[in-house]
Amino acid sequence: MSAIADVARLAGVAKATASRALSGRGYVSEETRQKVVAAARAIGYVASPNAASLVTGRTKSIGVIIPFISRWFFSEVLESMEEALLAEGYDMTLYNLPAASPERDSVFDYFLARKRFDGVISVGVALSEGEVDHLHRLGRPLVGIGGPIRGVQTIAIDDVAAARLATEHLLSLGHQDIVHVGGNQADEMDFKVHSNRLTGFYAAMRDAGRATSGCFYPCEFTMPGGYRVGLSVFGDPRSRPTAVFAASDEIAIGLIVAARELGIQVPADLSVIGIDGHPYADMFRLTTLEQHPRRQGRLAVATLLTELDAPLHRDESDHLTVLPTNLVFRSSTSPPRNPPGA
Amino acid sequence: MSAIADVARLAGVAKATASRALSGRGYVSEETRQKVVAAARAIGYVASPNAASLVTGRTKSIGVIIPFISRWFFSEVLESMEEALLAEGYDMTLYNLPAASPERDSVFDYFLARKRFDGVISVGVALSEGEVDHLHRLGRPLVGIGGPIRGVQTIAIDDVAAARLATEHLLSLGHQDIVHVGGNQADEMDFKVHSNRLTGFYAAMRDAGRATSGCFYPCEFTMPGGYRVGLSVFGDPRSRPTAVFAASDEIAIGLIVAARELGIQVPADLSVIGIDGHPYADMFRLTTLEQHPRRQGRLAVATLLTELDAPLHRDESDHLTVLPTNLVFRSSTSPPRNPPGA
DNA sequence: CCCGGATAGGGAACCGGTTCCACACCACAA
DNA sequence: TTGTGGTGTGGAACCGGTTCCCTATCCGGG
Repeated sequence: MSAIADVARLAGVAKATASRALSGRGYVSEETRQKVVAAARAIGYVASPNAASLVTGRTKSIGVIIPFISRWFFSEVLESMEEALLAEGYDMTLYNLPAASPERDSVFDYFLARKRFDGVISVGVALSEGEVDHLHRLGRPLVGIGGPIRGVQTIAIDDVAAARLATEHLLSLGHQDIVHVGGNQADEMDFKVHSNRLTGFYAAMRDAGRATSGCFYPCEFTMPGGYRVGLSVFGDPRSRPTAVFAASDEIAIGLIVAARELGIQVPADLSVIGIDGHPYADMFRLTTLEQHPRRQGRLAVATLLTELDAPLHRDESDHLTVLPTNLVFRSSTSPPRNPPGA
Repeated sequence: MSAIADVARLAGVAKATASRALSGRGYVSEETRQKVVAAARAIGYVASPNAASLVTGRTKSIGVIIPFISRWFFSEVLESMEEALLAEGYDMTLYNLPAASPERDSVFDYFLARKRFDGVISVGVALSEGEVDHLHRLGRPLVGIGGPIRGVQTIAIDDVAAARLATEHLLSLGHQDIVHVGGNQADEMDFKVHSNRLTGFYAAMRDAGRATSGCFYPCEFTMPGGYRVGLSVFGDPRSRPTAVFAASDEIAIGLIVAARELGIQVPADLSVIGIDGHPYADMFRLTTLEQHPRRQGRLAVATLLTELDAPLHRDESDHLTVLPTNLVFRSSTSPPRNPPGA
């Protein structure tokens, strides 16, 4: 294990000069630089990031806290963030924090404690006041996805607006009997996506003068979750709606699978719209609002790195960037079979 | 930012004593220990892992290289490894290395270079000889999932045997016309899973005295991939097999969805078996061989940590642990509608 | 009573870099 | 000729811990 002192000795210069030559900071003559670089290569020298960050305070590493790894949105965000960070020379240390994790405190107390990371990105975790304080005390840039978090730059889509748009799409097709199948806001406290999408649904319904009682079915946020709800809700022909707004594409696909099994034609008998832009949406011909998680991940990284270069003042840091969603119209939605007044 | 010197001063002891008191190493009287702990708490002292690892050589951090984050098997492995590592006080830094990544070299040259990690886990990445050497030169424990890797302890299932078992299940049900839909070994070089499963399939067929020509359909390793292959293969009634062994559950489910759309009854007209134990398998009533990725992840972590405590000799380190798979018999497989000789 | 070993704690070196500061040199302007 | 400022380099301090080594006390056994 060779150290920079070995490089310096071999090159016939002082440690300080070797350091400057290799890092590119400070004055070094071209001739000396080349000697040092050659010496470093000769003995296979690689700088110890630990030693460097001990004095510079920079670790070139960022911490990510996230409630799920294996769910679509989160894994996409993760993949895009890792890629963006790597390209900038940062690496990513991952903390998976489900809502009720026994390790949760230790992550905040120990792992995110001190000098480990140049910055932290929080993806869709609902942080307690104490946890937010804890992160702020690190004095490091902090960026959120799915916010807002107090005093933190956040990237998000407008869940209320997206849900409203999805609902309005169904309304504009002439549907009278619309229900929403979405997350149960009690469990899985990943922010307010669940309640926001429900809010958007109710708002659109109310604006259209529709009653909303009995129009919401809580559901696990997965394809099997949607499937189970679909079987039970569509099972009884009398209670069957003509259109469903699902809070996620996976739920929507579960609903479609259930409908098909029950012999219900989509979209003729039942329109289904989701939110996400899941890669499976196309094969189920699902109309959906795409939310581009990779774009969110990349923007989060860019925001964090920008703030690293030029720290913001306390008051400018509380900023929410809303990314657009876009409607992809496939054939899981259509006007109802018997339009009103026909 | 308080340092251990501040703690020592406040407690009225030397740095060395404070260090011993807080780390629990060496002799410290109970009384002194309490004083130091109290002082540390009073000023909110948290040790700098950087400084510690600079001298101990331990970073309490392990690196993971993985070709996908968002695919089921890999995200499950990741989630289980993160959990196991966190419980042992380690954190996990993630490098996503698709087969042809422009960053690939930089990960090996720079990020995995020196003193960053106490160990490395490689999940399903096919490493070049040079890369394996590179990792070995780190002189740190290295564990693989999906191996084998030269000179590395590896956790894996027996893909050949699993494929054989799946195929034999179909054979034992009396199917005459069996095909395999699996990964294209040319692309996505994540090891030999693709070719191993194909090998197992061919072996079982051969042992049963079956012809195998034209029995393999290459397929993207995803649900839409299976769906597309299903539409094209099942589309023509004359070429339609009575049973399919899919190399993954996602492919299998894609096939089932395609079959349903084409009006083909599963399992009456078509039996489908997969490999994985995917959470969606149940809702599609898919018969499958479960491979328990979380168990693989946990075992990889346990193996790595064991090796960290007691480094192995060069020759004992080349060990492959084969984890069992188990058949879960659901209703996507049954005897063919017209058994031979009926 | 003396000695060896366990317990307790202080001083200082050390891990491997970066950076501050001092100094030397040189060119060019005043 | 004497500043003045840009270059180039070395020495040494420093980041924040851990650990080696040394000294001191106490206790039990020979």
